[in-house]
Amino acid sequence: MADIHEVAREAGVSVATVSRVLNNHSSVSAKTRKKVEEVIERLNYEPNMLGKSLRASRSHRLLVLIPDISNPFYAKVVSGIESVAKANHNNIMLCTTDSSTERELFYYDMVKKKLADGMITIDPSFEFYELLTTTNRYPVVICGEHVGNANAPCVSIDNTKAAYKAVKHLLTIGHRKIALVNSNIYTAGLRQQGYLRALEEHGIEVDSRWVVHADLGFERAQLDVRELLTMQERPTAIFAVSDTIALSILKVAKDLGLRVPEELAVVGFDNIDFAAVMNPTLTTVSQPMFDMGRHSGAMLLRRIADSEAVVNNISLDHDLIIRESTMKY
Amino acid sequence: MADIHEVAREAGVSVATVSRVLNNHSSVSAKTRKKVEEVIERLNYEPNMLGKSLRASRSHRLLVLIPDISNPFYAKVVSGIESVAKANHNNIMLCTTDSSTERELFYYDMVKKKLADGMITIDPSFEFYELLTTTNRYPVVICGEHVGNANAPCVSIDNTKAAYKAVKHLLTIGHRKIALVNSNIYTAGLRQQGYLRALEEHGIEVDSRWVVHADLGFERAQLDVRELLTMQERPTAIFAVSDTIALSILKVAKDLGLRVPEELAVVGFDNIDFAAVMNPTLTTVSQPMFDMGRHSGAMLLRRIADSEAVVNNISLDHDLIIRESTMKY
DNA sequence: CTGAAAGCGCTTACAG
DNA sequence: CTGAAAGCGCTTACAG
Repeated sequence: MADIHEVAREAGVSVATVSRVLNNHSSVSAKTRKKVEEVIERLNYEPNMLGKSLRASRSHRLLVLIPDISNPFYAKVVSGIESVAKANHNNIMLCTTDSSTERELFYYDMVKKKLADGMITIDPSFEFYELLTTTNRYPVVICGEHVGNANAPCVSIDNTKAAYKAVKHLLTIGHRKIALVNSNIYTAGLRQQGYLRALEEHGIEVDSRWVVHADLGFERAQLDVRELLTMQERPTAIFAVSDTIALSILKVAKDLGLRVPEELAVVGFDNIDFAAVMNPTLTTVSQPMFDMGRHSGAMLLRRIADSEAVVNNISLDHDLIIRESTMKY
Repeated sequence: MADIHEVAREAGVSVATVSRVLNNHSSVSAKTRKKVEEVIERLNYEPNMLGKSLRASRSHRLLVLIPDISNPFYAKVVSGIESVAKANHNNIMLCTTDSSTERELFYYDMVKKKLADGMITIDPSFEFYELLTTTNRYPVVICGEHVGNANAPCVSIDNTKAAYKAVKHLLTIGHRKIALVNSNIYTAGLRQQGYLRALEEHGIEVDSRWVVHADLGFERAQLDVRELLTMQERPTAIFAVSDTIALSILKVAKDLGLRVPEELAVVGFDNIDFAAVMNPTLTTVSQPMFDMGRHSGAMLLRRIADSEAVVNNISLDHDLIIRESTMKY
């Protein structure tokens, strides 16, 4: 393939001029620019990013790690990151991890080796989270989670409190048999604490059969929750730690002929767009997904620009959005 | 972060020696090696891949594009690629595209810009496939698909013939009402041709209600095929272009109380491991997944090593594996 | 408006 | 066994 020298020779200019054309410097005369552009076109020249990045000590590439591409929650957060990345002329490389620590470490290595300037990891696996909070020395932001002593800044809401409010709401409208459908993300533990605290306050003992786990994928989750709803003594309300799970519950309830909210109340988490258009509409904890993304992106860029920058954890507000799936009956 | 010069200074050697230690050259004395390794450790030095790759004009990084991380078919193919990549000291970067052409182009750009040496795209989207077969000039191998005039070498089986044999088998054991559950991959068209040819040979008209599409994901596919099995005049046999779909059909049939193969015969495609352990076991077209991966990897490496290398398309053998899901009754 | 030259972080042929 | 130096493909301060 042609390199910048070949383009320069072919166009009868210096490589400096070719570089200026490539980077849209205004100083280049229209005539020279045209000539160079023609040669670039003719030779199918593509700038070598290795050279460019090495020279600049910046790749302007940010890694964004998500467990699963199809979850609307992640999509929203990513679009928030994208907005600030674009505004600052950075590219995002979306990396799906399937929550595999091995894959997370592979991408982390890309940052260490300067193939990317930094990374934002959304809902990292437990092991990766631990690693980041202890030994990290690279530009990394953790999004969705937040525990003290982190060695990487975190962007999140107060998950325990949010879960507490959700369950408290169910208790307030009269439920006693409240199940928790949890998932395998790091926040799960915090949300479970909120659930337990609310029940405890009301002197309710936890029925361990009603604390179950489900996949975050909409379809797989349906299989996971079916069992809970076909138990002989089933709960009258469910708090699910993700809207994808909550929507799956609504679907299964419909399949089983269970009326929501009359026979089963459901609260989700995230407030993805679907939550408002379902029938019934879904009560849920609203996470500021786009803003979580925006803050994560901004914090990461600040860290990249200045490795000494003090970047504090950010805790964003959340809301409990009450909709039809928990209307009093 | 420390660079190679800092390590050299700190260890009292030249950068050449540090480089030799990093690359395990045998010429370095044990004493020097030890001293350098200690400094590397102490400074947390990580070699900058941009410098290394630029110098070598090789990143030893291969992109592998797959639509969906969770399909066992792709996993098997990838492990085949991995085996040859590892043997040749190359790294694989797995890129999930969700069949989005935009994402495919993003990764293709990484190859153009030398951030990776080449790529293997498994089941590319229609648009990306077209682009590769016409204007491609980079090291790319297309895996799973194969059409004449490609500008990138292809590794595949004879999809039309395989589909023909699968449907022929259903006809032979007496079926007339045979549905096709297709998918949105590029091969789908070829497999449909095989289906149509077999029916035509037997003078059977195609019932368009019985030619449907389904997602390749196991759970989503269940939703897609349910309709087909609850029609008032339903088919007695189904040919599915992927095992994930076929397994979904078995699952839905079970839910609906349909006996397989007595009331419904099912043929899949791929021969993923699950196919042999289902109950009933699944009749399917066996694709040599691991070998497809191996060949793809080897072809790509050959192309990378020598851009002029003549790399021919490879058509691998397939087999129709007859199991319980189509046993004569 | 344009060019010559230094330098980003590496590796390797050459010399000793 | 080790070092000085050239060069991978870029960009940019400096000079004109």
